[in-house]
Amino acid sequence: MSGLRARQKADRHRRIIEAAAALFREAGYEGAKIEAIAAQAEVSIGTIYNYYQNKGDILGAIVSMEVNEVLNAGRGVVANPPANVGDALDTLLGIYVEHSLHYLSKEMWRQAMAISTQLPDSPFGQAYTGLDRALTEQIRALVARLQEIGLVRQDIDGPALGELVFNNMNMMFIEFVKRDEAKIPELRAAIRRQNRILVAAIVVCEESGADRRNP
Amino acid sequence: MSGLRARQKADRHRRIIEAAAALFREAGYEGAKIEAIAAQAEVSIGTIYNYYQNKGDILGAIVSMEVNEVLNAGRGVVANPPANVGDALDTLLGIYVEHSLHYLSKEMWRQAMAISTQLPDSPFGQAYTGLDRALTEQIRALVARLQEIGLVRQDIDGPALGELVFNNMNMMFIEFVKRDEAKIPELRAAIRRQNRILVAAIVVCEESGADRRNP
DNA sequence: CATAAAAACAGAATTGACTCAATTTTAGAA
DNA sequence: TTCTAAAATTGAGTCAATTCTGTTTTTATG
Repeated sequence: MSGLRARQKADRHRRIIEAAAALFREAGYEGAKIEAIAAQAEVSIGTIYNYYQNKGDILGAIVSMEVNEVLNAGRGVVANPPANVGDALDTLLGIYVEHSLHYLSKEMWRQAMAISTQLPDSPFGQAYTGLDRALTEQIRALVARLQEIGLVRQDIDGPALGELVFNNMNMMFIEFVKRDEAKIPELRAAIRRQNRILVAAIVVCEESGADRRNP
Repeated sequence: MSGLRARQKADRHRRIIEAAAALFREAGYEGAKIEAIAAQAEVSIGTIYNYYQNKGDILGAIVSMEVNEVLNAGRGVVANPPANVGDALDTLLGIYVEHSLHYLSKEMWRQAMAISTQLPDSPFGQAYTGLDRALTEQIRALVARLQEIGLVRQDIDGPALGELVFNNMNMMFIEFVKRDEAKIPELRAAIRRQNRILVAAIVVCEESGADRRNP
């Protein structure tokens, strides 16, 4: 039966995450001292380290929630993509980008990304890599879907294309969170500009206005 | 005249970098304590912080040397590219990738990348962003060169293409340094696979073996 | 309802990056 | 040479993440 211990545990987890999320937002990642998180969550420092291996893992738990929501939202687009390759990509990547600052500030993203490269084998590092892979797979799924529908040429290497699209978006996103003054619409426009090259290459000929056989 | 003070300064810089490089390699970035670096360089802790704002900046100085060498090696390829789009890209990116572990271990790269996203406004963060931009520009220069020669279609958005190629390579490189068991040849092959999609899209029709009109 | 084992907790102690006030060294004027 | 201001060096001290060790709470069992 769900004993007292399990309930207390879940409750403490929640309190720690909530306290951390609030403090990260208020004071930034570095500014949020473990001592303060412990105090706000009404647990001791030792208890926090019993639940999470290090400060980064706490942030990791928050990032996970955010990315999982995004993945969920993306499923709809993959199941029912716009009838145009450029728009399909733009819609999916748009969802990723627009959701990205819901729970996480740019500063939190920077920290999360930093930790995931710094400690790729920590629980968070592995989780983050898993999330990246899941996003890549979702883009690949979209590409496969577009090939099925007949909007993307069959002879294109779908998985490679999906990874290329993800890598490019991700790198642009990294640069985006590194510059505090960068705005989401600019980011989307830049990604679209680059994807246009790909779209022209992979689209079945009749579709794209830019590439008709008889101009 | 080059006074005593200037000479001593240069000498101390050199000693600090050499000590740090040795210790980073031996003990890893975290494992190399500032105290140990100071001892090995025969300066005090305070002096190190007089020369570099923080531990990351010391690593930054080493990364800079590495990337500048790579940029230098790349200039030759841009000036005189192989007469085939796929090979031209592969040669340039190959130089980047093959040089990458000369002075820096994967662990050092991980730390460097992490710091550059964590503190994008620190001296190192800005320098790192500058290096990335320089690499992007070099790829763009190659693309422009290939357009001049007539190997790449004129109507392609060269700068966007260059950035796309760089972003993809860089992201693959990040994943590469995150997995200790990943090997350079695999990395190159994966990058080639993705670039193949692009090459097919941008090449002037007569060139590519994969795309002849009469098979 | 006692009780021993297991799990979780608390917070003092440790560790290591970084700061800062005091001291030493250098450059150059008198 | 001697003196002074500027520049550089030093290392003990500070601060915050993480570890460690005893204590407390929960669970399962007789």
